[in-house]
Amino acid sequence: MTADPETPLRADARRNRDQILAAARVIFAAQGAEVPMEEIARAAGVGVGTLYRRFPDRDALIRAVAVDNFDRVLRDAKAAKDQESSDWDALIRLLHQSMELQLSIQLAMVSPRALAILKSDPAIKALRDDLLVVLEGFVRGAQAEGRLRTDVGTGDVAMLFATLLRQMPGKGHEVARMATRRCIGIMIDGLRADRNGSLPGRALTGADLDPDRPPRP
Amino acid sequence: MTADPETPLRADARRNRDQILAAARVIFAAQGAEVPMEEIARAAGVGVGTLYRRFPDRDALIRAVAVDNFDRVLRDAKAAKDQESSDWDALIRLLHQSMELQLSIQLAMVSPRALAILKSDPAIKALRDDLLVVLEGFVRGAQAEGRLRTDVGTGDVAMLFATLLRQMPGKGHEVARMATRRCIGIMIDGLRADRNGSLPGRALTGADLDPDRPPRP
Amino acid sequence: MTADPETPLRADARRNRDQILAAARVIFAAQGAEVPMEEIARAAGVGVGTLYRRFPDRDALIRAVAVDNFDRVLRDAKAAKDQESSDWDALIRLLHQSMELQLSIQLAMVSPRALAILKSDPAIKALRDDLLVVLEGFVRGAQAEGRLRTDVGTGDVAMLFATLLRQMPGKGHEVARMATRRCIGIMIDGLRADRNGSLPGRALTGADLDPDRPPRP
Amino acid sequence: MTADPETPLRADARRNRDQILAAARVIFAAQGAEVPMEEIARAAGVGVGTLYRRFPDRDALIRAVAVDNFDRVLRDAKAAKDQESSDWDALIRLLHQSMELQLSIQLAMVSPRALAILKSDPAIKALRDDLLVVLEGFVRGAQAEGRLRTDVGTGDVAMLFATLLRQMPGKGHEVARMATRRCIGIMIDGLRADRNGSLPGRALTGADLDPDRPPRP
DNA sequence: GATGAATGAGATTTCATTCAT
DNA sequence: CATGAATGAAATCTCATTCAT
Repeated sequence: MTADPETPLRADARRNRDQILAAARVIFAAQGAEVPMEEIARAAGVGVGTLYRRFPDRDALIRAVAVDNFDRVLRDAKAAKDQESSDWDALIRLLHQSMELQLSIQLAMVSPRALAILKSDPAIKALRDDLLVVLEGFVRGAQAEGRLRTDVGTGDVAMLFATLLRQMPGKGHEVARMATRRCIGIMIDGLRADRNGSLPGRALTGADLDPDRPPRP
Repeated sequence: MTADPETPLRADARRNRDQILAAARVIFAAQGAEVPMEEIARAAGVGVGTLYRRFPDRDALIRAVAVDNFDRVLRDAKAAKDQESSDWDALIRLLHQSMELQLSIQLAMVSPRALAILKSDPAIKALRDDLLVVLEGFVRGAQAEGRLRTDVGTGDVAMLFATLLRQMPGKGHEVARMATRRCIGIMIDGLRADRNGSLPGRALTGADLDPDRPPRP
Repeated sequence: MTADPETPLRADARRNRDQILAAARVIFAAQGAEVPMEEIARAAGVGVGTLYRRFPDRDALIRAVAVDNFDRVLRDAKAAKDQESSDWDALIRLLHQSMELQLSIQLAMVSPRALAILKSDPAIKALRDDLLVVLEGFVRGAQAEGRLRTDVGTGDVAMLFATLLRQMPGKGHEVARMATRRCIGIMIDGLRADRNGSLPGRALTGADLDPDRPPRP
Repeated sequence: MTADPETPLRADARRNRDQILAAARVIFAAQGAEVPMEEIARAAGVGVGTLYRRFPDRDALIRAVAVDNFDRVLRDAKAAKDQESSDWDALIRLLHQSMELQLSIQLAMVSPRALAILKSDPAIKALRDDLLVVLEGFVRGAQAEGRLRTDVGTGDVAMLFATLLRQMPGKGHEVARMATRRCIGIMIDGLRADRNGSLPGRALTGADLDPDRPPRP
């Protein structure tokens, strides 16, 4: 057995894996997570067999795409933290940029099929938690800066974030892109500190979003 | 044959049709539009044969669900207009209420499959246009009232509307419901008139959302 | 849900089920348990879909064939008991007849795949146990009659039985049939009471054959 | 190219070949002849590529395993002839010992696939014929010695032989081993000379077992 | 030579739709 | 009319074999 899951792939295998992931990303974004595996293989320029060698079944592929994606968002979040001068700015940038980055794949996440898969994956949960920690920092910081209303929690922001990542499917790219930017703009305006106190319910925390934890009203 | 396609259905046939529609609505919302027809039939308590007698194929069912749904929203919109004292209030109410009403089925509309179907259906297009007309009235009116920022158009509002209708799938109902209400709240705050002028691009019109018209930057 | 697994099948469905079972029986006997499902369906004169509606997967089909088969042997055993005047005669008849009956399907049981499946099926285990009980009666009785050597147990006889049911595959039918009958004859001669005491080990019991019980030396 | 197909293999190549053969032997015995080539390669501790370099396809591997196996039996038979004092004793020893030797691989031969392959292989046919010649000597000799009933032929004995080589799959090793020894014992008892005349049909000859010759009743 | 990656034909299984009961 | 069985096209997945590293 060559067992060790960390064994680095051979150069060509690596290349194929990456191509498959990239193709899946694009196709999932465009057509949802139910496309025939064959189509993904074709788009990646490999045979189905290769696809199945790398990802034993569709679920594995969905998971891999999701991990890859969360990873990117997390990297963006960290970059925003490092490069922006305030937490509010970092938060705004992240809201804008992640859309940029993905504009897409999360769409796939809308698929109930995909959802079910992802909820049970520890790697994804870990990434998600990491992301929530960073986000928490932004929210606390921006509130301290007096720029973010204090009646929202990390959960609220994550929700906006998530909502936006599901993008208007169909429609020409230009309009879609503009629409998204404007939606974000409106949301950001809604988040500004002077709105304090007008929201129903209580601030949602990161924990509220954990699919495992039972809901606490 | 009694020719007229409008011949009202016999009572039991009517009942079946309604049950199927109701079941499809729930299942599409929960699991997307790709569920096996058999499952829908089972949930409706009828045989597949019956389902197919009422709706010649899956597309017809999707269309019917969509029409039914648009119809409800439109009725809500009209009720809001009649019962609220200002356009702004009607708009707010609609944003809240439609979520209430559907919280759901639009989710299904995320499916690229469904999208394609709906784009080509004249009945749906008609309903959509009716809805946009009403919405247009709200937007213009609320802007005239000085309550809605003037740099948004009907298209922007429709987009927010649409975005919200895709709701956080999974998660306990309570949190989901609260999250949705808070997102709407944040958006509404972002829509208030004092935010004028901070949005990128131009105000989107209802026409911008027409899937057929070529995009105009 | 029409749930009740005992709901009798509709006439046509029943007919199809039987045809499938009969076809599988013949084909498994002739070619082993790995033949394409399509081939079985074709032989049964139905589409693959029908086959899969009746038997959700290959394992289920193998199980059903095995149950059907054990059932026949058990019926034969009971008939032998009723119609023969001594236990020895009943035993001899069963050894001969079961070959007659099956000459075949047990062959399939040689497949390790099939084996694994069958070991875990309670219905099959129950039939097997029933059969062992009847056999036990024969063995005890024939020993009491002074016709069966006393140093063999039910397990030994079952083994002979099982061994013979795996018949010479290939070879023209005539030779195969004759060979089997002669093998049985030789075995029967080896079982006669005057051979007492020349066997190694201890008499095997029915329990020794239970795939679940740990072996006792 | 060093042309001569008999060119002895390099030491490491030889070792690989042997490992593959040994692994195939074990796996075929345990799981039949349909296991994935990859699994055999893994068990042999080599890559599939290596396996395919040594044996151009699955058939070649099956053939090689069969040849190897027949070879062992033939060697055993000759040893028995040399070392035992009578033909009856040699025959008995061979019946016992071959089980010892193989206990197994013949099991694989039950596969119709394997059967078809072997029937057409001249090397195997040659070995088989050699074996039948030796066996014929035993049978004639033991009959002359008055120890083997005269109503059996070489074919009958070969059949018993073959039947026994298909061993009770599943079940703990101990019971399997004991069961086999006891079955052989019973058969041997059935073969003893004093049973003369009770068998149906006619004595089967070695020729009756030739898969090519048309059957003669 | 050895390795394990890639390929693609074929097997398994699902499900939309039709049709006999 | 309602039902659920049958069909077969299409999807998923496996594995024998070839070939680049």
